[in-house]
Amino acid sequence: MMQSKPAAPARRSEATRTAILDAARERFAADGYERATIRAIAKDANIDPSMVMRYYGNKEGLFAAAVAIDLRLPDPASLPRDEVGRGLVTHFLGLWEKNEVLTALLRVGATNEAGAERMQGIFADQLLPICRRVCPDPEQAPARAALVSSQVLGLALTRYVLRFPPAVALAPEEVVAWLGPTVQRYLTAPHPA
Amino acid sequence: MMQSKPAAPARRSEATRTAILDAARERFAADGYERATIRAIAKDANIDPSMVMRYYGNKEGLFAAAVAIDLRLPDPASLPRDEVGRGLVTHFLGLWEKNEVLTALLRVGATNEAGAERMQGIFADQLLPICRRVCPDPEQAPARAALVSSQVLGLALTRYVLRFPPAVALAPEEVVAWLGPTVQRYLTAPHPA
DNA sequence: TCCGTTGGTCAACGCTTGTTGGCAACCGTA
DNA sequence: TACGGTTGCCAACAAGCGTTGACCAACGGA
Repeated sequence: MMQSKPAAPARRSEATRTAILDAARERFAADGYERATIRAIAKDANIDPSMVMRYYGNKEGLFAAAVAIDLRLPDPASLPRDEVGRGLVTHFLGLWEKNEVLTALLRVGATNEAGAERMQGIFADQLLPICRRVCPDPEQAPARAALVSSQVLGLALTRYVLRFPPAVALAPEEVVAWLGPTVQRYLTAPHPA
Repeated sequence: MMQSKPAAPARRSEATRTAILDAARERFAADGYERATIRAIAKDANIDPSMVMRYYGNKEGLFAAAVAIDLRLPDPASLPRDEVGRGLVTHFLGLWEKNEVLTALLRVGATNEAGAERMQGIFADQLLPICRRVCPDPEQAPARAALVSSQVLGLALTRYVLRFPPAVALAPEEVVAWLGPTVQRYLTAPHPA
């Protein structure tokens, strides 16, 4: 018999499935795609490697399931127009500190084509619309969204992936104070050409 | 007999050695550390994998030799103080477009501890001194250098590694026009706290 | 001409990887 | 109690990896 809701049979194995996903996120974030082996992930989750295959098909499927994420970016209309930059930086910083999904995504995106496309999709689907509503000229929205990404992802890269000591040492408020105006300028300042 | 100059015996194998390094840079830049296999690099260079081992010891040695680089950053004293930002961005953009060494370094640094440390060293040794000479308060130099790195590496990440289409589409002059003032502010603007 | 050094190939090693199929234990239901 | 589906472990596979050592060909000074 078919369920009305397609994806919630409330299986007995739910605990194992989420244990696998948690371990996978941790390993992908720490090691990247290739070095995060299914065997290591399975050991972290205290199950047999073959279980990973049964529940997620193959390694790519596991990765896709582990990094499914909704950025939940704030509605720009809910902020004064000259505070959108600071608001976005604050929100991103919170996302990055909360869990390891974005670190995993960034680390894998740097070496794995599928990971890069996933990252591309997330920013195109979730950041670009915000830029469209906030930028002076909608035609410039993609370029401005790319600039915002470059600064936000650049900070994440130096702070959470490469771990440059002075980037790690920055207090969150400092990050917001420095990057907020930058992002604000990329969003709303007139084109500098 | 010892040579007076320790590192230039002008060997007959010089052509092979540089062919290996060129192939290695290309593969590391395209695939990252793990997927850039010695076998693939050797095939690109039209030699046997064992030659790579003989000339560079092991894979780590090959990587170290392939990404040895001097950024040759311009002397900040040679520019008007309010043009240092634009000057640095222009220089970095040139470095990145010229060859694949920095792309290789960035891609590997994202998944490989040794690569990350190498990158850390390069920026600490080559960018930090510049900041020290240009920042208002030398004590803030590390933090400001980290901010500059975050923006410069962030652009490289989105443009050359993740290849976000709008980041790839930006003309070099546009990149300088947008990022120059940002870097300038990170270097010389008063602390925003 | 001989012979040591150098440049290069070949075949194999031990190991790890993703992935598969078989089999035992458990569960809820009839 | 019997049974079909779920959950899990185990052993193994083929392929690919970094790395090694034996071996051959060409060079160059004596």
